[in-house]
Amino acid sequence: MDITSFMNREATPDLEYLVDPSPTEALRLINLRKSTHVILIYGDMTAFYEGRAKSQLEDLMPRLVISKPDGTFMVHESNKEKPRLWNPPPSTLYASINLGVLTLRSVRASPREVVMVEIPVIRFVSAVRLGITLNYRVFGTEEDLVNAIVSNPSIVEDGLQIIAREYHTIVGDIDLLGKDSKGNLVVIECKRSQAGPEAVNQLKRYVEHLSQKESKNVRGILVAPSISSAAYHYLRQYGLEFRRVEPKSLI
Amino acid sequence: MDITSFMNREATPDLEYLVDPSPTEALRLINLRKSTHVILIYGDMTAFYEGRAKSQLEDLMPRLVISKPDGTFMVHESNKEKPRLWNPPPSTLYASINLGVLTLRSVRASPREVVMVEIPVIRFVSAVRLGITLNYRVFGTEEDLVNAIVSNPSIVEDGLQIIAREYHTIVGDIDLLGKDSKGNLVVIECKRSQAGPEAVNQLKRYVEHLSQKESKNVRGILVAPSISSAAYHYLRQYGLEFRRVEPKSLI
DNA sequence: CACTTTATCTCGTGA
DNA sequence: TCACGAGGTAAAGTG
Repeated sequence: MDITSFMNREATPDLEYLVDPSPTEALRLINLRKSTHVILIYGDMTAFYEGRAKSQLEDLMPRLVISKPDGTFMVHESNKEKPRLWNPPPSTLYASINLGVLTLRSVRASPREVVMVEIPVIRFVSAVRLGITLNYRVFGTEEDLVNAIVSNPSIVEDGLQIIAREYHTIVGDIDLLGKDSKGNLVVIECKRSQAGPEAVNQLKRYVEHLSQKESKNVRGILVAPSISSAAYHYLRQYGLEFRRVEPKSLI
Repeated sequence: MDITSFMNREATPDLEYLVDPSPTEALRLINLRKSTHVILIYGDMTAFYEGRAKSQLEDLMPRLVISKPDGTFMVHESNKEKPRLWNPPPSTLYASINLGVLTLRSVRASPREVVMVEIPVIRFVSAVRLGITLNYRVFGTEEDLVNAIVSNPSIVEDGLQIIAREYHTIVGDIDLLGKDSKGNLVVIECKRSQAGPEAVNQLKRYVEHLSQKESKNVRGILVAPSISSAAYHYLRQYGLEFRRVEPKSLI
């Protein structure tokens, strides 16, 4: 086996790796770098999870472990975007050697959850330093849609005036509250992608609450790029309205 | 740079890697193995996504690319469980060299989405063969809870009879439909973790729909390990009921 | 395909 | 900390 790193005395290296290391060598690199680097481990392993639910990967099989300095811990297999087992951040990684086998224990405090991995065959271990993008931004979110309507309410309807945004009620927060040209209160619920029954239900809940509280008629408008046909029936049954808006057209 | 693999003529190797490769060398390994192996790429890169939404990682920074044979494509940073950018399977990976820079393009067909990554500094590339667990099972899911109630309805209430499971309605699918000892229809909605207002709303929707359709009184019971106080108020306000059940106690 | 719901959802935000 | 809702949700199941 061959240890390779690009060390100078000044700085910790960005990249270190071990090929077919002994458990001891692997353990040393993991413990040395787990709090600053992303650790990658490739080998034959079994794994086990217990916490909010419970699951077991008892077949010894080549898998990939990824540990991040924030406590993210993942066991990936050959398919799927999601790891097969994981602990979300913040969790704590404990590495040890049990009966000669490299053993990883990721512990999440609350809720208490544990992922345990045993790696009898270690093919590869690496520690790499990764960056974090600041001011990360996604365009075309629901918030962008709400903003666009605030700055131009006629997207929804001519004569509409926006009264409030994120209007808090006992039954939830209303995306936008407005008044139409005839003076009716209008509840607006926005969705960035196709609306389903839950979205209609949400709108209905707000409208019912407000019309009861204000004891007058309240309109409800669902704003989304599309709506499922069942949801549309449901919406019309309760006298609610749908307004088609593409969030991407507003970017 | 140093190419290392454990090749014999018989079989493709489970592990290959390149340290500080040229773009050409990296490209070769990627194209050779992308359909069978998980590809790991560590280097300084920028990335870009456009599809359902849009986002850009324009700062050149060390990141980790993971590509799986099923088309999963992820760009990971130093924190978070979720990749910063990704394409879910099935997507297609195209690798090329543009103006001397290794460029990856992951394309998802429907909805049309593209992730593009440019890697001017390639520190490390690896291809590893991973397994897939068959008969994978999680214990303590909502389905387990529903099953437990089907085989022993008294968990919810003495004298309860289960009539149907996954009962389809226009407003959605009802987890369990039952009849109580007095002959009333009972809608049961199960949650494996704490119930919030949305769960109550869901139950209310089913109960309203059924009581309208059957034109008689219908009870609604929310079964969950706990319920938020706001949700409980809301539940009681509509005459619905809550039954505390720990899904883990049923494993 | 489209539709619906679950999830060890994760993640951000605001009380 | 907890509660709540969005998410490029992903993944699974059904018609």
